[in-house]
Amino acid sequence: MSRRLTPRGAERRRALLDTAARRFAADGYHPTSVAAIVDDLGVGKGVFYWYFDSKDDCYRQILVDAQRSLRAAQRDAIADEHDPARRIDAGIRASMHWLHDNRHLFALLEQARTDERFAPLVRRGEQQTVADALPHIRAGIAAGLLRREDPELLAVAILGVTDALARAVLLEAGDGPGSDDAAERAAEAAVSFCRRGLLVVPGAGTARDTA
Amino acid sequence: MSRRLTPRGAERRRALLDTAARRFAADGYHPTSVAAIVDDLGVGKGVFYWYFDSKDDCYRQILVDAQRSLRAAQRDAIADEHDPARRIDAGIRASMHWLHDNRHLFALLEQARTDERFAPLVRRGEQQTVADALPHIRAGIAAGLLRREDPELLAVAILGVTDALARAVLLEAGDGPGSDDAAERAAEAAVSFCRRGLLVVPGAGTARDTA
Amino acid sequence: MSRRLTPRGAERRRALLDTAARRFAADGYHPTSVAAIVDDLGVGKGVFYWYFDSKDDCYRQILVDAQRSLRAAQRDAIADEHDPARRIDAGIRASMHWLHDNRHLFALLEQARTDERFAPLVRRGEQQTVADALPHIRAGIAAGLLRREDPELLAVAILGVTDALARAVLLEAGDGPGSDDAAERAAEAAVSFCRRGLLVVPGAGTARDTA
Amino acid sequence: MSRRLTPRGAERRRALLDTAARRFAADGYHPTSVAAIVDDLGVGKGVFYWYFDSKDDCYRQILVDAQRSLRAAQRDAIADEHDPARRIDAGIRASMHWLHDNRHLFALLEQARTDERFAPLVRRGEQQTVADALPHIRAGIAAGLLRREDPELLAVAILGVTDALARAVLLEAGDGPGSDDAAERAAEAAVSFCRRGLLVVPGAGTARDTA
DNA sequence: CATGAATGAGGCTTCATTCAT
DNA sequence: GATGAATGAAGCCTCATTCAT
Repeated sequence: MSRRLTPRGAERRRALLDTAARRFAADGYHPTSVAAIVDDLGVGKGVFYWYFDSKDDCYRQILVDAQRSLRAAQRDAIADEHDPARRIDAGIRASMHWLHDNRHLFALLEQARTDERFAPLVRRGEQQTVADALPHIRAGIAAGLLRREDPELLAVAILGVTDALARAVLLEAGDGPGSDDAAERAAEAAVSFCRRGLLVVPGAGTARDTA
Repeated sequence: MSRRLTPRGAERRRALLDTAARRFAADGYHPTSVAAIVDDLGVGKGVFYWYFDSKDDCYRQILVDAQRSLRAAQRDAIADEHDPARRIDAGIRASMHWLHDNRHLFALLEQARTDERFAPLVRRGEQQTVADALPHIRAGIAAGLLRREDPELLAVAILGVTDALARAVLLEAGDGPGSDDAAERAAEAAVSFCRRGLLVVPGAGTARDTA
Repeated sequence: MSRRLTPRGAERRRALLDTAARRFAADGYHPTSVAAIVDDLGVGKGVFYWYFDSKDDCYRQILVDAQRSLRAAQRDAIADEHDPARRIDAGIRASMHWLHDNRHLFALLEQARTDERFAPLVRRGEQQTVADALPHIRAGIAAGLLRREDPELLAVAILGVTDALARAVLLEAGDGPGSDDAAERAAEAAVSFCRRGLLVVPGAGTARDTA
Repeated sequence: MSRRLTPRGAERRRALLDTAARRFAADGYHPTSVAAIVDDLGVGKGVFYWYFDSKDDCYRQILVDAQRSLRAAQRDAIADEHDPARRIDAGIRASMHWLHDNRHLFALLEQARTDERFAPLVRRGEQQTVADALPHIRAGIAAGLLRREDPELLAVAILGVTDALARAVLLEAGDGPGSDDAAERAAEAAVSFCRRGLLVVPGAGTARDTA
């Protein structure tokens, strides 16, 4: 598409993307009909196809926008940190808060990752995130702060911890009050686990942190 | 259903489940038509509805069977270990190998978890796994081997690391030769990360492990 | 498609082709909806797609069948003639009668020829007819019976006369009684025009014909 | 419509008719969307509906204009001829050249003739052409120059030959260089066939012509 | 037990036409 | 005069499910 849009048009498009994202997140790609989306918005069916080439196209736009937004949040979060380990901590916390604030997009991304059709797109975004983290991990290793392991696998593991805790705490717990606290708890658990793992290290005490 | 089946019938049912599982894993629930499944097997459509109440029912059977199988593999793996930390290691390694040997079921589970319809079923299985791990984690903490954190969150984090590395190494890498090695590497990375996390712990040297 | 069909299935398919052909001929390809075709036959919409891949596929089958039938009629008609000129006459007469007996298919072919989508298919059939006629025209020229002109252009001209008269007499006149006579008259006019053209040939008298 | 148009408006209208005619000719009536036409011209959709009542109306205007133009070409061509047979020759040649110069309109007319919706309009034009030719044919017969046959059928046959050869040579051959020659050859073949038909007339030699 | 034919609701998409700006 | 956004009917096609044979 990439039609030239008037301000009113741009607003319409945004509203469509948002409505669609929520529906897709709640019901999945296939069970969400274009009719349902436009009905939610109270507009005619043609509107949808004025702004998007297809249902598939709309879904992809949402994914791309979501990933751009998440990455921006991560970038902003680590801008002020210079210590490699703290940068990673900040990235984890920022991710967790973004996932909390945009729970429906989180669900959407998880969903899209398991769909052959959209997996490449999501994968691209994740590889980007991994790539963003690599320099800091490498720097940490070089500085003797982080364990000498395959940096790529470390990055993947960090993402895995973050996602799993986000899923457990944010998606499966519902949206009741106190969910902000939950996000905070999930962030701290992720940071803690990623830093020190499971084991008590003899001689290391329980010093809050060393980085 | 749970019809009484002749031996030949039981075989048919198994073949259907297997064919369906592969199709579902490859294409997703909605894009896989019942027609495609029975065509793959070269039988009529009636057969499918003889053994299953519906497409939905078939999908659920696959999920339940897969989870039962994974859990059995985990149980077998830790049967011989008595040290809590080693039990966890063994569970991680067993999971990784099962996920490798049953890649299509792994994909299927990941997929089902993001589908509102089947998520409760998958969640039930995961909570079971978490519950299975809890006593060992609690024992480890009590014995002063594991860090004193919320055991449930620790369990979730372990699963997250395992899944993320499995996904990165098993699903996204393709099935070429040497994928066994890949599984092995993924298992070791998961174990290592879960034990010690990212940080170099001063005073702990690089001792292989302490557990 | 080319599905294996039971006798009942084959009959269904034939009924669909016939119903569709009449609708297509009357209303054109685009204005004829699949819904209209199946409604005419009183069956469900799915039936259509059980027998055909698409509306387009169905249309093509009709065209191919029609052309096969017309060509067979032409072949049968000239089988008994050995004189080249008489063979051409017989072909013209047979064509005219087929076009009369299958007026709806005639209309369909004329229509398809003007549709970029189907023109190649129709063209192929016409070129076949031209190719069928060429040997007889060449033989006639070699025997000194026919004028020495480009045989291909002669064949095209013959088809043109036949079609134009068929259209004028068969399609545009309606189907009232006496339309058999009309076909006969059209056939004679076509034969006569193709043999001798417009001009009175001095010295040739008005001898009925010479071939 | 028949709105009073400013000069600029008249130009716009002409441009629309021309763009539309080419699109309609290339793709057919139904597959050509109003959107495609106005996009080709780089104007908004409103423009189209300012100049035409509907897509149908636009198509008809094109047909009427085309037929008016063809008829004018024929009229001009025979204005200088007084011999009936030569008049017919001239008409055939003029038609062939017009069809060549306006190939897209030729295709359009052929197409419209097979569409129930527009056939009456096209038929009206053809009957006009037949009517135009009739007096000359009658005069030729009366003068003993043309064979004594139903003049109307003769006229139809002449049109049929012209159209068939035009189609074979102009439309199906593509627009490469040398297509002017092709038109010339087609015209000569049509004239020749219409004059003398297929048969060698004994005693008539191969005299270039007799009319 | 098995098959293949049938059903019909429902999904995605197109498009002629209208109209506020 | 012109534009682009909007409408909604209508079209093609898919597919889970049923059932006569």
